[in-house]
Amino acid sequence: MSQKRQLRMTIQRRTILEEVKKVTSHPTAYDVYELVRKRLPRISLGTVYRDLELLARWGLVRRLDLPGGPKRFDGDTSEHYHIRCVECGRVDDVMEEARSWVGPLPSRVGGYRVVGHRLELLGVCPRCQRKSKAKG
Amino acid sequence: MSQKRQLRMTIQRRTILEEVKKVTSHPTAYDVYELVRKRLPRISLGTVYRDLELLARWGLVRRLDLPGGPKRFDGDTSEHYHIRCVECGRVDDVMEEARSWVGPLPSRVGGYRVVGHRLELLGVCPRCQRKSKAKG
DNA sequence: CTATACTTGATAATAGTTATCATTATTGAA
DNA sequence: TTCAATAATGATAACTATTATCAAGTATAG
Repeated sequence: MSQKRQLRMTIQRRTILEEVKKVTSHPTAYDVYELVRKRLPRISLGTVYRDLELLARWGLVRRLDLPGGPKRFDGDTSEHYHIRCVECGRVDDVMEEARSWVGPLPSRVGGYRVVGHRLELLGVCPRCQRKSKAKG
Repeated sequence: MSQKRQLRMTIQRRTILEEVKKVTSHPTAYDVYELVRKRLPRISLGTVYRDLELLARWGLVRRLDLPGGPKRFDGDTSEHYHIRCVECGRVDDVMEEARSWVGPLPSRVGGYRVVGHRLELLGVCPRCQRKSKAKG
């Protein structure tokens, strides 16, 4: 009856996925565009946005919707927190066993049904620490 | 020696501040613009952006830089968490004693010097709960 | 093959925000 | 109280990140 919408793993999508998985730098859509363009010079930025969104929907990449900056993408889809450098915007994974940092949350808060939480650490990355130490 | 830059609390700034303090709805810059315009019809949107930024810098309002949406402003500058409706984007204060939900964080994580954290709860607001119940 | 559905690249459009700049307003010194 | 210096405003342009549109290209099933 209803023909299921058949989505395709095209060269573009495969390449985007590979490039995102290859790096640990949480690239923005534009970063990904630049990486992929080395292999597919004719790809368009719109395609990268469109396909990253799809890949995230399929659960193949994770979309990091951090405040104050463009969206970033993460090839590591396992649950983990992130830390962001307040000086340069760089984002890194928190490797520590961090689950315990947030205690159990109530299932209802002020009339809301709680469905999740976001914890983001803010810090100064090693590079920026050196930079500000150098400057005095 | 260095003449201190003298900043002024103009009618525009005072009015913006008053309107933000008056509501609890965490308005966006545009929301504030619409509120203030009722009292100062000739104010420009650019001024609202500019002055909200300044007021935030002076610590008179709080800027909420939530992911996935425009910045919002909060006249309540005391430390508190927020909960955001995943369906309609509405933001409310978490009134509960929430400090305990996040345990003590390490001062260093993966080379970073940790300077803070952001916790945002995600939920479904009362209105959207009713809406989805009505729809079945 | 060929009809259909899906995808792409190019490009326009949009949202949110910041920058520019001539004009206006405020301040403080003379 | 005038005058020069400084700061703020309103209008608008520019910009960044993103989404939408659409004709043309490509895969897939029959």
